[in-house]
Amino acid sequence: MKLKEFAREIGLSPTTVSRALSGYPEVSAATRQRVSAEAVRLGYRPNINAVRLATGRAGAIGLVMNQAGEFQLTEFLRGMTEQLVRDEMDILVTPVVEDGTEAEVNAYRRVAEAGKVDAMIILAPQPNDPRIPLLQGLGMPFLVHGRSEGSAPHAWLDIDNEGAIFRATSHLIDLGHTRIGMINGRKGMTFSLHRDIGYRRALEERGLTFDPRFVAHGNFTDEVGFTFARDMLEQGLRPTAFVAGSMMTALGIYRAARALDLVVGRDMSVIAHDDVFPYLTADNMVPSLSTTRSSMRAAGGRIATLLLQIIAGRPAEEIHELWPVELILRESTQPVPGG
Amino acid sequence: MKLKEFAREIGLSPTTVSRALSGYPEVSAATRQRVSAEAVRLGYRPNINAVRLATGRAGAIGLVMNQAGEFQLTEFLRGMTEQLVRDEMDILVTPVVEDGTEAEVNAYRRVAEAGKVDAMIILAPQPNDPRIPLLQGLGMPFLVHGRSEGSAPHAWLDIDNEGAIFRATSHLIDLGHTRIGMINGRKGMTFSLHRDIGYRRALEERGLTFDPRFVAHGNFTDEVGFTFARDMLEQGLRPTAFVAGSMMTALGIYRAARALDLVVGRDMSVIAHDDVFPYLTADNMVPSLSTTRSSMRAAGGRIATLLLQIIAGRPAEEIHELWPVELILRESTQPVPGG
DNA sequence: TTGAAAGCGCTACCAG
DNA sequence: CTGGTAGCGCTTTCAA
Repeated sequence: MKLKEFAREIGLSPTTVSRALSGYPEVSAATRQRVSAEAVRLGYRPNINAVRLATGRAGAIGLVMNQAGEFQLTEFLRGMTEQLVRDEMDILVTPVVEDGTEAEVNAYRRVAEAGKVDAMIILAPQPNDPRIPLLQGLGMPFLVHGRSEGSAPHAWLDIDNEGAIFRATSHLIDLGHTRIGMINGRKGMTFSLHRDIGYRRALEERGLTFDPRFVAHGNFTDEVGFTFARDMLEQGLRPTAFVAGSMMTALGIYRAARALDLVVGRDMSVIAHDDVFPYLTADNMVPSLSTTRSSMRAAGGRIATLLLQIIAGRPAEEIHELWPVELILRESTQPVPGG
Repeated sequence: MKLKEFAREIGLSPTTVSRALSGYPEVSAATRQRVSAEAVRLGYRPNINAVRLATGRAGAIGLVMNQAGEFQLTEFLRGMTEQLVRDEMDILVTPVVEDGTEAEVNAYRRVAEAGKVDAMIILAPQPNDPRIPLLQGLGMPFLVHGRSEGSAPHAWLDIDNEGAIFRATSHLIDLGHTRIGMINGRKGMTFSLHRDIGYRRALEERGLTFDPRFVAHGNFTDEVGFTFARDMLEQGLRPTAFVAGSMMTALGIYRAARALDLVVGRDMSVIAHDDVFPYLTADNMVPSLSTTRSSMRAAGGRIATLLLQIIAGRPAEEIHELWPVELILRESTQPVPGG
């Protein structure tokens, strides 16, 4: 059913119907009520593409999925969609086809230039991230999940990675640990940098020396956690504790411990960052895993809301949200053995 | 830049430009070449919403995300987007807001009626799945990932769950196991039913009696794996082997074994279904995990391709793909202790 | 408060 | 092989 048809059916003009359905103030409440009811009864729904053409709005937010296909994405998407569904906003997922920064930038460019979206979200930013000037140049609104030092002012939402890892590391030091392994995320990413800073600051404040052999970078996979943890644990003076970048990393570290007949929570401690998943919970691990915790789903939801505000005209430069991170102590962090 | 403007700029009619860019045969090769080159040079791109309105195509495939937000979704999406990006097809993700079958059906209805998509994909079907008559009634093309017994003919792509679990179970029986725990997916889902059938058929063919205490159903989470495995292992005559519905389930089972001081690969065996993830690999588990393996990413890609064909006019009823599942034996399946 | 009609930018029919 | 032009279904002036 089309607008014209529907309008004729209920004895009104297309204009009035359109206004009633879009909630314009100049339509009388009675008319609005009646139109809404009739629309439901007769099953009338505006054609979304016609609306979009007429209004010039795309009605969607763009999300570019990188090659890695990281496991946190489902939770993030879930949070976004929950917010966006009310506003008839879609989320449009595009892949980066080849690997590398350039391919990624091109993917953003394609989406932005095709006019398929009203705003985009930049994931996993780096300092001076090239996607920021790109979208600013194209006049495409966006929000950065994370931060990008050295870039022009822009909207961002980030969690306090530095603070979280600072507290996690300090906690381990409080327990007497002095050799603390750090298995961080991909090198170059802002969140990895911030976590490294938090880690080093904790060491420095307590007079511990930084040992580069105890720091590693890589994807958030159990393999990375396993390999680096094992390598570090096989060194002469091995770490007695680990800070892990993700739940998957922690899984790998637990595995490395078992492979070397070490017991987590007795022979060594582990604390990891947890984005909160329905299918893998820190509480259930054995021993239960101490974590720095922050919900990906919540972040996705809030980002969607902010993006809607930016589209509606809120100045993007004023949007900076830094979310605190919970520190949840469980069984996996214990005093250093014999300490 | 708009079509009219661009056409004037290069001295052609909008008609010819449109045809050249869409690859219509009646345009001379020379003209086509020139138009494409000029479009790049001048940065002309058709407005996607105008194209969609004019053609009546939505240019997107709909995917409804259920409440659970299952972890396999990222891989599936990745596979889909990789295929769709070439054809300028988007994928539109919508959430189910509340829980329950009805809410889910309503989500499908909303997407289909709004005309936002050219086709939809039905995930996690059940027998007589209500989404199938719904979409058929609305004339919305779709493809089922999985199968739905009792429904009218429709397009589907499934993996051979029954065969996979039959072989997995038979393998365990070959190793001498007679008490085999089965921690399956959510009750009522077709894939769970098929796996149950494969499991029971293997037992029957080898003259083993089916014991309902050894079978459990639940979400694909480590918690479900842990809880059910522990419960079964604490029974008097406990299972000596497990068939697990997912990698997360297997994680939970491994954990349950450790909690009870049992060693997987010695005191008990485990085999799980693996959808193949970059971040958690069966090879890396300790002991390495035997699996029935089938790539979610590949399935997503193939489904996208098939959906494109259906949209292009291929009769949906003829599309039935049953994918074989690999059986990969690793260290976690061993002869029954003392067998 | 309601309505008529001119677009929104493109495609595709009908001519040439 | 190329071009003129009438829609696609809605929104939004402008007028009443």
